[in-house]
Amino acid sequence: MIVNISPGGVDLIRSNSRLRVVPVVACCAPIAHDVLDENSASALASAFAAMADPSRLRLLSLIANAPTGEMCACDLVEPIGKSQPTVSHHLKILTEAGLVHREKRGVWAWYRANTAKLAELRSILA
Amino acid sequence: MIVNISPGGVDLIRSNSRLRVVPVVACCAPIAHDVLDENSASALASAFAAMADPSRLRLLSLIANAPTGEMCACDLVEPIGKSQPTVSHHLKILTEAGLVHREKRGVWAWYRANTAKLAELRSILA
DNA sequence: CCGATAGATTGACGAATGTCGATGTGTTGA
DNA sequence: TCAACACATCGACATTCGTCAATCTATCGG
Repeated sequence: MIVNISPGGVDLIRSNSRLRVVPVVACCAPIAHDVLDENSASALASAFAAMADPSRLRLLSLIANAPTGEMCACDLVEPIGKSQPTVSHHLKILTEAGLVHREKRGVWAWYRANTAKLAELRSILA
Repeated sequence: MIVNISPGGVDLIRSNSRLRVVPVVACCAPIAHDVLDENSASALASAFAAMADPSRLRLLSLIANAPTGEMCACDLVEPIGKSQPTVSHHLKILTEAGLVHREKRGVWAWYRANTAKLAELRSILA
C-alpha cells in the first residue's frame, strides 16, 4: 500500500506487525547492504542486547583473553565484583546468545569465546 | 539539561531525574586483546545498547541504505510502524550513541549514518 | 499574523532487566 | 553415606526501557 510521497521522494509501505520472540542467530547481510526485515532485526537486536551490559562485556573479554582459550566460572566471579548468582546469570545470557560456549567438566564449568559468532556480528556492521 | 564531561571520557547527561551514560569516543582495543576495565565496558555497553532494539536497528539500516546517504525523519515513521514520538525517541538514542548524525534543514530533520562509529565498533569485536 | 506542518518533549504505563539472598542440583573425596 | 564444593535456579525488588497520546516548539506559505 503506497501511503505517501515525501521530500525524500520515497514511496512508503506501512507495516504494522510486531515481533516479540527472539531467536538468537546469524541472520543477515551487512546493515548497509539491505534494509533489515523485522525478523532479522529482532534476531540481531537479541545478539547486541547480550553485549549491552558492562558485566557481560567484561566476562566476554576475560574469557576471550584467557591464555588457554578457556576460563573456569570459578575464576570469573571475583574479577566481576558481583555475586555468584549474578555472574552465573550473565554467563547464561552470553551462552544463549551464542557468544560463548559452556562445557561442564566435573564440578567446574569452562567457558570459551565463540569467535565465529563475534566475526559474524562484525561482518554485519560492515 | 546539565552536561558534565568526566575524566573517563564519558558524558553524564542528566535528563529529568535519570542519569544516563553515553560514550563519547572509541574506548578500547579489540575485545580479545585486552581485558576491558569498567569504564570502557560501560561505554561500550552503551553503544551496543543503542543497537539492542529491533526498531533502532531497522532505522539504522534504512538510513545506511539511503541512496543519497541521508534520510528524512518524515520517511522513517511509516516503515517502522510505530508512532511518531516513538520513532523520534529511537532516533534520539541513535544520535546520542553517535551511530547517526542529525541535521535540521528547515522543517525537516535529515539523518546520516556514522560509518566511522560502525567501523569502530566492528574493530572492537575483532 | 495565521494556519499548517515536522518533529521534539512530557507524562504515564506495563514489560523487561540487573541484582541479591536463599535454595536446589549435581559432583567429589573421605 | 555424608559433607563440602561449584554452579544453577528461584523469588523478590528497584530500575530502566519501549510505547503511546497529548502537548509544545519551530518553520514555512500565504
